[in-house]
Amino acid sequence: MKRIEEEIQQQKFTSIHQKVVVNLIYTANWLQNKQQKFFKSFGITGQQFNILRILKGHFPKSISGAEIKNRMLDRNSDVSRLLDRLASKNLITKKTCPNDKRASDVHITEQGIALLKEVDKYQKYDRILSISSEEASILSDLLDKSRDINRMGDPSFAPTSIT
Amino acid sequence: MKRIEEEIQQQKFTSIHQKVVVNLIYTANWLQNKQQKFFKSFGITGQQFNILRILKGHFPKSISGAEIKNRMLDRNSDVSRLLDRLASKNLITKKTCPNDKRASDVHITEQGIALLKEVDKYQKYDRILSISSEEASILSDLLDKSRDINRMGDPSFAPTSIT
DNA sequence: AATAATTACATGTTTAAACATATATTTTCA
DNA sequence: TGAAAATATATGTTTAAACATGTAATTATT
Repeated sequence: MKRIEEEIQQQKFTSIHQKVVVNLIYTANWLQNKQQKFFKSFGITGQQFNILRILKGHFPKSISGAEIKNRMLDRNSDVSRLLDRLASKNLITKKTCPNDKRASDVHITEQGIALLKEVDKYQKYDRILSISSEEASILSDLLDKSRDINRMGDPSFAPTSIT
Repeated sequence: MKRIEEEIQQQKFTSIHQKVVVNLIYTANWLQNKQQKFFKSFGITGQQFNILRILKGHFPKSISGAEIKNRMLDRNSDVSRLLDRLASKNLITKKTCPNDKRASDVHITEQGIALLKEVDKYQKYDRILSISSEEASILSDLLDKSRDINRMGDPSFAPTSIT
């Protein structure tokens, strides 16, 4: 097994906390680079897949761009233009919401559904990470805990002013 | 505590493995967005900080661009132009390696060292994630295991052809 | 030694991320 | 009600990521 020390050729860290931050970012990049290559063979990006999966979860209902943004893995996403790209590939449709003319009703197309089915056929999500179900469960819990800003006392990395 | 289900407003996953992949990417994005805001106040990006830290680890020796790339958290980085940007900020110097004229000797400047010191002053790396040392250690080990392609039998998400 | 293969890096180009700002609509509430 | 605040999305612009290709130097091969 290639531990993080070996992967980035750095033997010492100033603390285990620093090490796990490095490991988390490294591992996520590793994973996303793999996903990216995989999704590319279907003509989409990871972000686009993320949106399609969200839309499929609501199918046959449509949801707004803002709702999509709230469910995305990267909250900084430029949803507006991501939707444009998906629409130009005919994977989604977008029309103004009649009840709220600011918003748009976004809907996955048959073609979009078909693409997701195709992706699922080749991708066994269950096998991406080499860990058991028990380990996956512990890992997921630890990630949840890691983000819990109220769990430990006053993390100084938090936004400068907490009101 | 806001679990991943709550963060992305998705209550069910097809498997714990899918859930942990989502959680890993979400958490890494969350972390990187925080770091990005922090580093921005010093006029650098996370990638640029990563390079500076690598160079500091070798100070006062210089290392090549290829060696930097091997140590970066994102292996897809465009090291060549990242170094250009750092050089134009006078945080590093770059000159052709006399022993191997293809390569370059990259060196952190006093200004670069000073910037890292300044960053360290404000950033308590130990406090970014809200977990104890014991939890951090378990988390890091699980991340290492997750990447270990040889650990579990034949992950179908591996590169299409394994030779 | 001559040729082929590899390595280190640079660069051109397309696409997307990052950030700020604009616009239209809806909500709030004085 | 009517002005101010908030919301949903679009868009302009700058910067960086992604990908392919190019070039010079080095190493390997026969």
